[in-house]
Amino acid sequence: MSAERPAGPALNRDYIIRMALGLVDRVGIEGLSMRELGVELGVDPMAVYYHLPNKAALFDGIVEAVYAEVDVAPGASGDWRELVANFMRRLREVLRRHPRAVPILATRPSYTPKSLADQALGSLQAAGLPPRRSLDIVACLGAYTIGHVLAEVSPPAGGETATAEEAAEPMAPDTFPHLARAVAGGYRGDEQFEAGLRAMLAGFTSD
Amino acid sequence: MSAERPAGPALNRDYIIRMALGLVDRVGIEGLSMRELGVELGVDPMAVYYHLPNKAALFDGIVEAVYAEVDVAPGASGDWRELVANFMRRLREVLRRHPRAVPILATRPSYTPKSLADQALGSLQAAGLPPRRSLDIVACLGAYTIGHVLAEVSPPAGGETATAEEAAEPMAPDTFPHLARAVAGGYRGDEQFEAGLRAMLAGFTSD
DNA sequence: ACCTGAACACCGTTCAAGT
DNA sequence: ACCTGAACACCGTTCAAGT
Repeated sequence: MSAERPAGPALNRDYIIRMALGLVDRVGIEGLSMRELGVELGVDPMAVYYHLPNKAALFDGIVEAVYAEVDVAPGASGDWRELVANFMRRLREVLRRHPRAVPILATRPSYTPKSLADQALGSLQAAGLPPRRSLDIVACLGAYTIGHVLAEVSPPAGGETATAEEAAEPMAPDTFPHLARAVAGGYRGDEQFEAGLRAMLAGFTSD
Repeated sequence: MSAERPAGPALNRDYIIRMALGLVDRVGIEGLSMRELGVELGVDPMAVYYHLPNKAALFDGIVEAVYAEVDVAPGASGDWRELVANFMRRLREVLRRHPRAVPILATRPSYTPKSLADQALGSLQAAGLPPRRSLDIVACLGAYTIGHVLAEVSPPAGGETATAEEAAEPMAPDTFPHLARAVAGGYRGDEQFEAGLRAMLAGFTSD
């Protein structure tokens, strides 16, 4: 996470990517430009192009960097249900540490999540589940987890233009009556995520 | 879907948005610029600003337009489980008709999905489910559906730079052994989506 | 009311040049 | 090997002007 300037040459790929992720965390995706990144690095903006071919590669690097924070406990043992559930909880935690980067991850496919999926798949197949069924479970729970985080980190409807008042207000009961009633108790992201996670897992278990 | 030129003035908000969605469908989000849209409309690019305040509003309009295609059967009756499942299937269908627009929908919150959620919530509460539980079910199944579609419409890992050969190849078995085995039977998006949908629904039912 | 077109402050990327 | 800086072809948006 900390980004120390390398010893020899001023720049390298990893350092650039960590700084870029930091920039996204602070100012959002819109704020990340090659030129602004140059300022951040204290270097001519074009210097980055010596280490990375283009901005797309920079995004790919950011995706990698975030997923790399998901260190699934290596020798974890126990019921496969708990293993998968903990994996998804860990994934959610990491994504929520980089809310403004989540749209990139959700949108730009990368090899790193495949690697994570492969590990998770390994646990399930080791527990005796057939390959195709393991894939369904990992893919569907992964889709749910990312979808849920995406909804959580999205700015409130109405956009940046919405007044702070509107955002603070609970919800107009006349426009969305059922939603208003359901949300009256306040938003409970953690409990809701757990509810869905357990539901899907239970459903996959008892077939 | 069809975009007929309005009779009186050359432009109006709806026509502009329908054309913009068509442009996104054809050339992707990157290809949608205010200037290119102007060309598409056969009009000075700046004319759009008379009808929409900025590009963000254009995106919001696109999100609305896509969600508007989700016409949940109004008087549908039956088991609430089937109602919700059909709603999610319908949502998935519509999103898959606009693959290149999905990243926008997944990323830019809007009021339209809230309206859809409110309808779905109404069915569940009418069926006797408590408000908070209804919300969990709709929110979690919605998150799952969007997450699943997002994974389906994402371009293959390796990006546009990947050669056609790489994309065609099944999967390197040495890098992701478990994934390779699980995916050997080919990708079955529909069955996988159904599996996850039924699993989560079953899990929410038998508590 | 509705559209045009010049202008401004930005972009990403290329490429020759510097050290 | 590594970084600089000018240049090119784009952007979104503002605003005065046209009809």
